[in-house]
Amino acid sequence: MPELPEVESLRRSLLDLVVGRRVESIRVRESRLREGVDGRALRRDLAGRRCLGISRRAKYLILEFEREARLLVHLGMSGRFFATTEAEPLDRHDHLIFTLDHGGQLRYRDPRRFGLVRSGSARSFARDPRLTELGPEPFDPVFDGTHLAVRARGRRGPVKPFLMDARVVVGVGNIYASEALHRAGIHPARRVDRIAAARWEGLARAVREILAASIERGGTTLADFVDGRGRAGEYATALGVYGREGEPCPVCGAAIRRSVQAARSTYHCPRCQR
DNA sequence: CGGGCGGCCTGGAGGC
DNA sequence: TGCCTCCAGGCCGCCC
Repeated sequence: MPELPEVESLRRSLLDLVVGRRVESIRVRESRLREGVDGRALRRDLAGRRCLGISRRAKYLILEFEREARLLVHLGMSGRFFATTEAEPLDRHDHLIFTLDHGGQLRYRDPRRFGLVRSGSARSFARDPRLTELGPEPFDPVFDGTHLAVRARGRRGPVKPFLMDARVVVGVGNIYASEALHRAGIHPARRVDRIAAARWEGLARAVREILAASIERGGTTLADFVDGRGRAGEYATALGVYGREGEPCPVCGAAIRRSVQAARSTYHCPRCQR
């Protein structure tokens, strides 16, 4: 579900709700996520500590606590991480409940359990390959056309999976890969070794513009995504091609096509993207 | 090493 | 109403 714009929207929405609050207790109702949740470690690392800030790396949310404690949260496909109160009835997929001071709660809800929640120290996170073996953030100045061209060297596969490779650039998932390629006018199946050098800059710019536009609208909600206040994102109505098979391209009017690449749905305009 | 694919899970949608 | 199949925004590991 969540790509960079959704996680960033979640991060921003949680700032007012969580920063400055103290974790009083942690309840693990279901530990079987993508990897097992270690409730004892969560309590050891976080109980009694105040949240000082929230950052994001790729599609990971990182809550920062007193004494260099960290909480890593990944939403997988169907995860939600939201603030509420104990008055809110428990959902069967409310797997983790963080009770905050003043009686509030943070809940992690995830029907498909593809997500990840774990705690650790800032030091351990600095050594975690999940966080260190990642390409640049799309809004980092090092992410530009030259970066894409360099990373494409020696590769021959189609550009869409290339764009979704977190070692190339982080945060671009299945929706925004289709959207960025549409904006850049590049066919998703085009091999990276057949993309003219001059076009990489436009693709880097398209990635940044698409992601920024989505963040501005609070991300894309197709089914599950909500922010920390339970609010859906509004970018779905602005999507140009994703999920719009047969509909007219917003640029030229040609019928949008759906195909399958690396077992994922891909959408493109046959006229704008060659 | 790159890239394709299945698997991890549940639930919603659509066909019959 | 029910049963079946297909599909889903991520990621990992296996395979060639």
